[in-house]
Formats: sequence, C-alpha cells, structure tokens
Amino acid sequence: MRKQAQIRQSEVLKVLSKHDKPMTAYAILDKMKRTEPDIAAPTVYRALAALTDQGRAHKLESMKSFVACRCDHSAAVPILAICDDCGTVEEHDGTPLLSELTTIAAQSKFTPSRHIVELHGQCARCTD
Amino acid sequence: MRKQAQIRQSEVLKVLSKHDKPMTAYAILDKMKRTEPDIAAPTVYRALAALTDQGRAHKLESMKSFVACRCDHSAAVPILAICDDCGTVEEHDGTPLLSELTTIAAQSKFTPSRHIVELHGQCARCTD
DNA sequence: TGAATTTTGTTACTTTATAAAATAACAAAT
DNA sequence: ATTTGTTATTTTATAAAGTAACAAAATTCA
Repeated sequence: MRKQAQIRQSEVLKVLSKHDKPMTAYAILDKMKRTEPDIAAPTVYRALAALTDQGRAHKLESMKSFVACRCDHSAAVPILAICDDCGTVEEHDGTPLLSELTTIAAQSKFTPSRHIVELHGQCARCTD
Repeated sequence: MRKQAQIRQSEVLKVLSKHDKPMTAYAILDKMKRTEPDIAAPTVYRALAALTDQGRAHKLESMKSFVACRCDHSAAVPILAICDDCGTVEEHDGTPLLSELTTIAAQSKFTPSRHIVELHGQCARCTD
C-alpha cells in the first residue's frame, strides 16, 4: 500500500469519525469537496473499501452508508444497531454469536468468511 | 389488501421462486416484461416491498437483490448464506440466535424490530 | 350504477456505484 | 539524469438501483 492511499483513508476516516451518525459515500464526498474540490466518487469508494476491509469502518448494508468503527477493530462479528427514529448507530461485539452462527452454517457445510449482523429498532433515548 | 395487489405479488413471487439464485428488481422486471410489456419498475418495487414485509421474500441487503423465502415465513430471524463463488443463497432459521441477540441489544436498552443476518462465504459445492 | 378507493403506468428524477480512459507517481534500469 | 515499466489515482462518463408525483384505469362496495 502506498503512502497516498493511507492519507486518503485517514482523511475519509476523519470525516466519518467526526460525524456521530452514518454517512453515505456521497455525503463524505461533498464534505471533502470543500477542501479538495476535484475529488471524485471512486476515490472515496476506494478509501472506504480499504477501511472496511481493515475493520476501521463498517458499511451499513441496509442503509447504503458507513460509520467509523468505535469498538475493537478485530471484532469478527460487529453488530450494528440502527435506531430508525434518530438514526444513530451503536456498535456491539458479536463474538458471543460466533459459535452458534458457525454451527448453523456448518449444518449445510457452508463456510462463512464475512458476517453481517444489523439490527433495526429503537435506541434507549427513542423508546417511549 | 385488494385482490389486484395480491395477484401482482404472486406473479413476482413466482418469478423469484422459479429462479434458484437471487434476482435484482430489474431482472424481475425484465422477465415480467416478456408477458406484460407495459409493466414498470415502481410496480415491481411495490410488490417486493409487500412480499418482504410479509416475509414471503427476503432482500439481500448486501447484494441489492431478492430471493423467495424457502423456509417458514414466520422465521423471525432468517439467516441468508450467500456463496460468493456460485451465487446461490441458502436460507436458515436463525431463531437459536434470538435470545443472545436480544441480550446483547438489551445491554444498551436497544429494542430491535428487525434482524438482518447475512453470511458471505462458500457453499458446500464450492469448497475446495 | 356510480362514488370512493386502490392500483397502475408514466415520466422524470435522485442516489448509489462502477467502468473506462487518461494521468500521475515512483522505483529500477539504462 | 533520463527513460521505462508498473501500479495507483484521478477524471469523465455512464450504468444500475430506487423513488416521487400524479393522472388514468380498474376495482370494490354501497
């Protein structure tokens, strides 16, 4: 990996981290355009791909958006709990699920390489 | 719900069921256009929304595509195992995960209303 | 039958994502 | 020091996915 790439990734992660709610790739792009007017979508997508590979950011598949990782980056199974009312996302460690999940998959001889667990619902603040 | 809507939904579900791999909304649309040339994207999306609400079909959030439900429609937590090699999707009942998942969520007083569990990896056939 | 309701098709558009072509960066060889 | 080959990056353009708005057609049921 080249230096330039790492810098881009840090920039993107910084933008994501400052925001406490998930951002779409294009929201990140718009933000970055303020200081780097010529930046284009694929640049952001490339940085995001690297960050999510490394576990430094997560993609919310059900929302087409991204959050900075707030937990241990090595968490094999991040659980992303999305509040449908206020939009905030909590991250939990899903390691306790791993054995159960593996057992279920193994029953059909399926070998998982990536786990996606997302919860939609209401966070503590938004519960009546 | 009116009869007309149910018919559309059945048509869409039939197309999905005949296919053993996930389909995008536009793939469904193309297929249906052969017999109903005037059908348009919003109609398909509307039917898919109803079907997924009812649990008769599932959306693969990580793939922007859809599969017919092959299990019990009332399965509260469907686990969708996606083979990244051949593209087939297995559906498993994730009920055993439910208590663990609820416990983890409850630690931050999060109340889940919808669970998304997707596994990417290799199916039995595609494993070396 | 006919008024109320639902569903559909149409158009136009937004958002998300990627392909393809052009360019820049840099290390190794000349 | 200059050229070359390789790889990564940017730019441009476009594909793909999804939705909003609204009028017209079909359906329901009084």
